[in-house]
Amino acid sequence: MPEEERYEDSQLYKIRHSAAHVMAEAVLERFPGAKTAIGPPIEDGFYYDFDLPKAISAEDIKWIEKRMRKLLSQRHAFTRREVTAAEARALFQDQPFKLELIADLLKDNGDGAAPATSLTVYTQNAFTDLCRGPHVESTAEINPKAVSISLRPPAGAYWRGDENRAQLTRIYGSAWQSPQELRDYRKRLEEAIKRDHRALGEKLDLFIIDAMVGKGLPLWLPNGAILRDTLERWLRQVQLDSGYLPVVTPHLGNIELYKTSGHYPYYADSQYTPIDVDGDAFMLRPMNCPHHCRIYSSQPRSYRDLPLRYAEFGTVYRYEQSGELRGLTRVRGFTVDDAHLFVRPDQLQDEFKDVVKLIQRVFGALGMTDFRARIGTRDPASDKYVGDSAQWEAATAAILSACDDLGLDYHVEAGEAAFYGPKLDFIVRDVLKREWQLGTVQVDYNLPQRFDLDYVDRDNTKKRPVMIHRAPFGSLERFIGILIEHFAGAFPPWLAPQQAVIIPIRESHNAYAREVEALLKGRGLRARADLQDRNMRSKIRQHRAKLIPWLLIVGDRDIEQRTVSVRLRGDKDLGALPLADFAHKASDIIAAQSQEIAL
RNA sequence: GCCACCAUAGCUCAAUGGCAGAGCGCCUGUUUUGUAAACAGGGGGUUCUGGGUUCGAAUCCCAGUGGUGGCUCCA
Repeated sequence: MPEEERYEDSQLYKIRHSAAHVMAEAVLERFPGAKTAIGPPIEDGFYYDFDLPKAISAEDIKWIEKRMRKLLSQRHAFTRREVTAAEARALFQDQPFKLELIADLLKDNGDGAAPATSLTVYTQNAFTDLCRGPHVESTAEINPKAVSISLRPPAGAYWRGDENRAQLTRIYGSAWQSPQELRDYRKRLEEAIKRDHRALGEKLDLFIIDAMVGKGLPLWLPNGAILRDTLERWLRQVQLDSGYLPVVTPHLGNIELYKTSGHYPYYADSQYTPIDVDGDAFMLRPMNCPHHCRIYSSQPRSYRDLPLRYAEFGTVYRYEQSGELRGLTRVRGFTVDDAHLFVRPDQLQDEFKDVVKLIQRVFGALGMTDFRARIGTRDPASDKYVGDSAQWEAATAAILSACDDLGLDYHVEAGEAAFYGPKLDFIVRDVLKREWQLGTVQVDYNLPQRFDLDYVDRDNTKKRPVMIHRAPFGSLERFIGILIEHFAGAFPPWLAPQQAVIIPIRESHNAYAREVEALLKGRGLRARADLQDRNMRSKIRQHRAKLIPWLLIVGDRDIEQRTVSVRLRGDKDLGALPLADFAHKASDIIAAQSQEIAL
């Protein structure tokens, strides 16, 4: 089997990269004196960052897009040229960002790659850009009708991603090989927007975010609370069965707790101002681990007591920049399905593996197979970490070997560790392809030391336990946000806030509808008879829109034969089913947490 | 936090300096329906908030608040 072509080598990549240059040419025509930064291809398209002399308007975008199409249709050749450093500096003397890039390319930046000895520039028509390439031979290879620059509004972006540096205007574009592909992409975007958990949250009455309560502080409506509560109860039971012990701790803590833990300095940017309580400073907790450490140290521990696994759905509060808040996926108060495992060093490997298996089980049960596993290790060049190197190495080795043993498909990223230890994260993408970290497992030698945790070992000496921090969902808020999009709001029955709605055909069928409701409720189903005074067809329409898995229509025939006429979410009409059969089969589907709704 | 854009009825939206509207939802009445919207009537507005320009502002300007897209940081 031939190896899959890398995106960087593909024709599409060249098209997008070249389209970015053509867009830059059009932008410079519209905004003479604009400074160009960088313009790479990205997934589905490209962008280019500019420092513009004035704000860009919708009219400007239209003009640029039109001009760009024109330029593309003029079959301009892309010509590559090697230049010396001096030539490059002369060529881009009015372009400060390019000059900075040139300077960087010429110096040894310590990444092992040799500094460049010569630079390449590409020219098409009247535009020349410092660029490694590759590009198309000519704009004739780009179909002007397969290019669009108005799919995303222009955005602010910092030069080199540094908020202390120049704020640039980023213009996004999308480019494909054929107009049909562009149409398909537009279609996919539209579909994705419909699945957005914020839109579905409103449509299905799951949650609201209320300005008076505060940004980033979601309020769970009954439907959302049922969903959340169902997930919590399930995971709580799984954890009890796996040897976890429940604990409950308060949302506030004396600041000494966080000074001891080390969170106070390291989390300064994301903590709220301390609250004065009788002269002592208290903090809304950004983390649950310090509280759990104090539970551990509340009594002497023997090596026989370990591992101790303290679990709590612990709500934490973190200050997030207002521009970063987003629906349920980025909030200021959230509940972590947290647990802290206090283990002996000889237990670390097995405990870590069990945690990973638990997370795999959680994701698997929900059909969430599309995630990437990332092992975040320390960036040796950074000083943002605590603990000594030997501990970091031990922890990293433990994670790597556990993941290897499990055959987990992971990749390692330096610099992605927590400040106290390396970690394994499960990362998924939302409908708009943004990545979010969900489940996480972290190995920590540091907190046990800071809280002076110990146990008496077999040889009657005091030893230091190792901690594992872990959260399969990560946070209930974010996880459910992603889950809503994963199912597009069509939850499997065990999670559906409302599982069955009984719709009487005429008012004279209300009594039977109530009877069916009572019977199903007795079986533990979330069922409701809709006795409103309106016609059956409009009720079907309404409940269909709410994505109820089972609609049960009842009329004379059903009363006579003690059946319900089942209509599945989607469009399938199963016809009449004996009531007892329905109750039995539906209960089975719910108990099995099946994602099928067909009976 | 920063840059850009946006904010009209519960929801989706219309009204381009001159009487603030429609559809759906809601309420009332009529209708009693076998699988995606019965009919009629009614209620519903500080056009996000505050200031300014103007004879006159939903509309133009300024500030604030909230939202959207993006940047940096993170579950």
